[in-house]
Amino acid sequence: MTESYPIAEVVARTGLTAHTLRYYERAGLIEPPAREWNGHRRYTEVDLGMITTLTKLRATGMPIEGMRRYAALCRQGPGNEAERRALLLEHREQVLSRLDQLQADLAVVDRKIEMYAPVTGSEADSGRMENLCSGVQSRQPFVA
Amino acid sequence: MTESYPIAEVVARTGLTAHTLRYYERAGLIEPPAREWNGHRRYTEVDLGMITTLTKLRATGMPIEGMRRYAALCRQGPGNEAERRALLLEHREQVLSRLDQLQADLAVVDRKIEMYAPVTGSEADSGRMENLCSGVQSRQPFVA
DNA sequence: CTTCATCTTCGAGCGCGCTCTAAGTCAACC
DNA sequence: GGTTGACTTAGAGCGCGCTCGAAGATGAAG
Repeated sequence: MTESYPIAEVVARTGLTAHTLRYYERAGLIEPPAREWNGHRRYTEVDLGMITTLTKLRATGMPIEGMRRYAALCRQGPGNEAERRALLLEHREQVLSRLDQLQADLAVVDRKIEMYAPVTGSEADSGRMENLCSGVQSRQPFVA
Repeated sequence: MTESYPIAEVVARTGLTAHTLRYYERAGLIEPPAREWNGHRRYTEVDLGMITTLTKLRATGMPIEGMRRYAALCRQGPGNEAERRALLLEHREQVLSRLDQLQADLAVVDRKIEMYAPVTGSEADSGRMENLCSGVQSRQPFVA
């Protein structure tokens, strides 16, 4: 009665490849799904949900080992919600600090970009006074 | 007259290892620096600046090949500022979209965390009505 | 019956970005 | 003189996360 899907469907829905799905299974990230009589995998909606969650963790940079731990907790069943939550919270903190660092580093790149900015006459026609360098101080675009 | 620094100093200032610095040099990311009579590298302040810039590009996820291209433009000298700027701008766009994606994915993780949240009695004592599940709909913490 | 498509397993291979090893040179210190 | 420590080189190795190849089973279509 409950719906189940062949691997091709999971590929279509998750964006993972069949190879990667099988790799995740080998790696202990996802439950070995049920099989058809011919050996073909049948993924349930629950499997799908787990896989989707895992891809989010992966997309936010969680290493395989962390995903494995989280998956193990889920497989254990009810009773360890605090642990699952702690794991996710710690990951979240790491992602947030990566985001902060990333934005800081990007800001430096932005300044570099400004240095290279064409000398746009902010009023009237451009091309006048080509090397005035008055807007931004410390313009030294020729070294890096 | 101009200051110059041994590799250890560059290590201390940039956080890169000596191995990595030499690797970057081999990879064409940084100019082979001047040498002392005994063969030891002497990095100039200009070198330092370039290296620092490159680390920012790296930190924001630019692959080695992109850094190599940027470095090559810088080494070419004046006249290609537009190209350098274009390269950095494209990188910037990529970083921004990665940031967006990252935040979106993190938001999903956040929802997961909320699902696992301990049932904090938002008023009075906690522990009452343990499985009411009224605050957040679609609470199904036992599957993933 | 042949071909094509979809799946299976097992295990090897790869791309990236370092990271490390081994062997050598030189200067300084005890 | 011997040892320590900072540097040099060329090249091998590694960790991660896939990614792919080869060979085989099964089912449907022509």
